Amino acid sequence: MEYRFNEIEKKWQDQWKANKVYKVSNESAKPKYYVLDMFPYPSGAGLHVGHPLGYIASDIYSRYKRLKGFNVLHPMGFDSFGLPAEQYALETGQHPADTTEKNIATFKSQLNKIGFCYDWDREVRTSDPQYYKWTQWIFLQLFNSYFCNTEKKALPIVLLIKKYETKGAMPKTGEAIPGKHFTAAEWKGYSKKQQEDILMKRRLAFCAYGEVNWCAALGTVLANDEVVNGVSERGGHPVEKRKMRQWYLRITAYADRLLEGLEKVEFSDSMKEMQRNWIGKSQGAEMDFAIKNSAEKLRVYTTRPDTIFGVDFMVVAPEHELVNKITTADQKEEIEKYLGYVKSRSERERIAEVKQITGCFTGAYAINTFNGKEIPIWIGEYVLAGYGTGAIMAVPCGDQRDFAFAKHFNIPITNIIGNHFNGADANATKEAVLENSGFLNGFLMKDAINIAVNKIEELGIGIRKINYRMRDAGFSRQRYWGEPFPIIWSDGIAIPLDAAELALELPHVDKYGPGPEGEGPLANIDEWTNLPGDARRETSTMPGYAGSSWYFLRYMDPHNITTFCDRKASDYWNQVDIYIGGTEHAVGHLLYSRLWTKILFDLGYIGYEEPFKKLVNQGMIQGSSRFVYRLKMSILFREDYDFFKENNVDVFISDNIRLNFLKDPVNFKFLPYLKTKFPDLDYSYFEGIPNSVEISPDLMIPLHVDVKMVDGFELDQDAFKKWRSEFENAILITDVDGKFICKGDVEKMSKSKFNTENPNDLVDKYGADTFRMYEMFLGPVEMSKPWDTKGIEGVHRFLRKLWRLFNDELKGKIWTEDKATDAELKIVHRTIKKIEEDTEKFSFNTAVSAFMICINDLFDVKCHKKEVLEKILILLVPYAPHIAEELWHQLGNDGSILDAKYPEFNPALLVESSKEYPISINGKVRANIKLALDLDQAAVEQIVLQNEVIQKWLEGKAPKKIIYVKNKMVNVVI
RNA sequence: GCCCAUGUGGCGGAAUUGGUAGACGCAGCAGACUCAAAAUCUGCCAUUCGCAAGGGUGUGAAGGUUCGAUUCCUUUCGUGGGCACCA
Repeated sequence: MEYRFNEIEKKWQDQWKANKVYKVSNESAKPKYYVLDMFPYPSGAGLHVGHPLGYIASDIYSRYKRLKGFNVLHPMGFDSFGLPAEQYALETGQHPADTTEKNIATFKSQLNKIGFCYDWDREVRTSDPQYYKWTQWIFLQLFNSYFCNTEKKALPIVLLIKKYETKGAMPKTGEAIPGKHFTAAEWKGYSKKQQEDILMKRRLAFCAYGEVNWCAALGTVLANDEVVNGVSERGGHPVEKRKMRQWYLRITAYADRLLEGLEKVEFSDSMKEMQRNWIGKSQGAEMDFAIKNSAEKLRVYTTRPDTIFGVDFMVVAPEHELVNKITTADQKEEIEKYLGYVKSRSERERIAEVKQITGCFTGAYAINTFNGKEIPIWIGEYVLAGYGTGAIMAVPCGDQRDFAFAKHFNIPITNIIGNHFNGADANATKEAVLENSGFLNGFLMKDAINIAVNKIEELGIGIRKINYRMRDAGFSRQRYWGEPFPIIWSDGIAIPLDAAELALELPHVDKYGPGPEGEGPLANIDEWTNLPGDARRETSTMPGYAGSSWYFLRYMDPHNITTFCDRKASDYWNQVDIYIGGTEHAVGHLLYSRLWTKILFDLGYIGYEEPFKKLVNQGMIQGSSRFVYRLKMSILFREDYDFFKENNVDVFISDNIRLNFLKDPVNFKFLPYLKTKFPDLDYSYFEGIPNSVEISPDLMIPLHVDVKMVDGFELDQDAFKKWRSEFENAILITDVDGKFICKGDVEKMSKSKFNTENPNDLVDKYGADTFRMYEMFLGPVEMSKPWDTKGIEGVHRFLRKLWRLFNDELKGKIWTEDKATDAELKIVHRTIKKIEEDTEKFSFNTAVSAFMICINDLFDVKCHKKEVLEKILILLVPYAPHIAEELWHQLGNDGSILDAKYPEFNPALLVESSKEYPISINGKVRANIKLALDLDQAAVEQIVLQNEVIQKWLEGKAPKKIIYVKNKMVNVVI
């Protein structure tokens, strides 16, 4: 009888389904354990081989915990709102709800094929109105709450209103500032709109103005992902910054608690570090500088007030409100020009490209209070409006970016750190003794920080201030496929829907294009958007992370129609015991879900404020991507830009030609090259373009193409033209042999990169058990690796070999009921120990190899005994459940192996009395000697020195020292 | 650029707290079985010098600490991920 994995896996999957073996109850005498995967976005490409890496790991762990006697919750669902479905809708006209439904069906069938132990009765989908009803409900809780700075927690906004009505909002000390403080009487005198505007500034979910990527040509706001090299990915249109009203979550209020919470969770240090860096807490001072000939003051934030005497210039963010006010007449034109340039730059480009130094002098000067020095005020793109005060004091001797800026614009540099500054590079030390620093002279910098802040406060020109790099989280998208906001606008006031009116369902649309003025598609649906009177619905939708910020709670009580999750259920399942997912979510999703959990905790809806007790990061299975290079039309073919645009013509070049360019980009003339190399091409498109047009590397934009259209590196040109409507008329400039070669690269596997691989093919060929074990065998779960199927045969051979311990092709059943020998038991118990340890620490690759070693050993001793094999099968259940169940039944067992009792390891069987010690001379192993484990140093030295090989190396000399580490090694130093 | 991770044979990778580098597997080579193939089994398999015995070198690179470093420290290079509207 041979190992027919297809039949076996089908048989048991059907049986398990029929018997509902994965059904999980909220009531059990067993201890609970909650194993959670980051749920997938159901992309149109289907599940790819990268997804199961984490899912297999969590499935193994869940099954292991179950065998160990836990009531295990291990659910799965779908993060089914998102941009890709909408983009697909734009391209094909299919409704996102339909494509999403279809994609989920594909995902589920793929997941089931691999044999995961999910309780599908608990499935959640973020795009299901029954689910997003509660996402909207939680949004309302956020909207109706504020962060109380005294209690450091969220409280219902009605309490704040009550406070305003009774006490107003007056400063604890000092004078009330008009516009900021008010009495109860004043509050009552405010109009409804005025009151609401004040409250909006405190709500946890609030509206404010923020910048978006605006693409005028497409009439829409673009995601960062849709902007490539400063132009839109679709069509290559220019993109610029534009201010729009947006929703935000006040995550900054929780910055400290998010930091403190990290102490209580088991995340890897690097993960915690990433979150800490994202939050970016810094201590420093905020101070005001007078501006020469102006009543305005420039407020800067600095973490290094000790360097105040080294300030040689100020840099203000180009968006800073002061820029208009202080720019002098003769600098106006230049500043305007610079502002135009900055508008086209993404934030990333602005901070990343340090080699390219840009800036512009405003003509204004700030006055350094401490020495009266006049400090030129510049604007520069490396200063961002969103961080600190949007203005910095630049100390070129101490900060590299300031230094580069000063050098570039020939601003004289003041040295305040003596010979710590070499004139060639800035030195950010805190250990230098200050010079040229007035009252700070002679102080060590790190001590001077405090002295400087005290002085600043004493003079009343500034305050000690803690700052966070983190900004409030943008929470609205000008898109269709997301949760609608349960908000109606009337007279400029946001009115929340009543909870009873939820879910506010997404209306059906026929067109997915943007609404007027960059609003989302919902703005196009008059009857939905415009309500009686002046009332108008919010037309933005929530971002992708809304639904994923609380889904782990819904799994606990997925069908509840009266609340998002019954308190009894959330108390029972409590925190997620182990959460498995990729590091790419290190800051986004993980911070947001931690925030939501804290808020729900503050408001008393759940009993814990950290959602995930322990986090395991799975690595990424990388894909092998293919690119084509598009020539940037707008620049290269200026004269004929309109023609190309109207006719929807894009030009792509084969990678070989591109490489030719790169060899000599200066002298390479594009058109002459083409005409000599490809005399037969139709050049009518290029008529009128001067031959001298040059192409530089940055005029060639890489574009992912579907790896399925590429054979090795050669593009299927017809398939490419049919791939997207906009490529229908594309000109493909091929190599001389007519082949179009793509560039290859290894990167994240994702639909948007068109480099996904489907696990189904492998499951069909080798079976789910082989696939599961192979993915684990690839390497440590937390490590990233490019996808490769090279080693899968080995894992498959292992399972077949296991099978042959039970069955012989000719003889049939060969297992016996004989009593196991000590040697056989030793193999089993060594394996139990190893598998248990490895499973506990998520070292699944070494566990798989331990299984292999075990089976090889059992083969060597020709062991076919039920007593031995049975234990191995139970160990194997988490890894290869189908074959384990099948063989379990072949051994004559009745019940399912899924609920067997995990074998216990007996240490007595593994005790050794001696060990083969490596004996080194000066750290190099020269001999091996078997020594009893209970020997002392003197006895070991004696034996070792008598050894022939050691004597040879000693050449008659006495050793300087002999190091003996029990159970490890012996080192003879000569 | 900044933050985080990572770098070991032809390949994936292994190596408690610093203690025999290369487990396990893939590929490759040689052989057995077979009319043949598949399957299976046996042996070899970092590199270099050597007939061999045995030696030298070797964990991205360069230094350092140590009796001993893949492991700890410093510097540096490459790669992957994230950088706020992809999920």
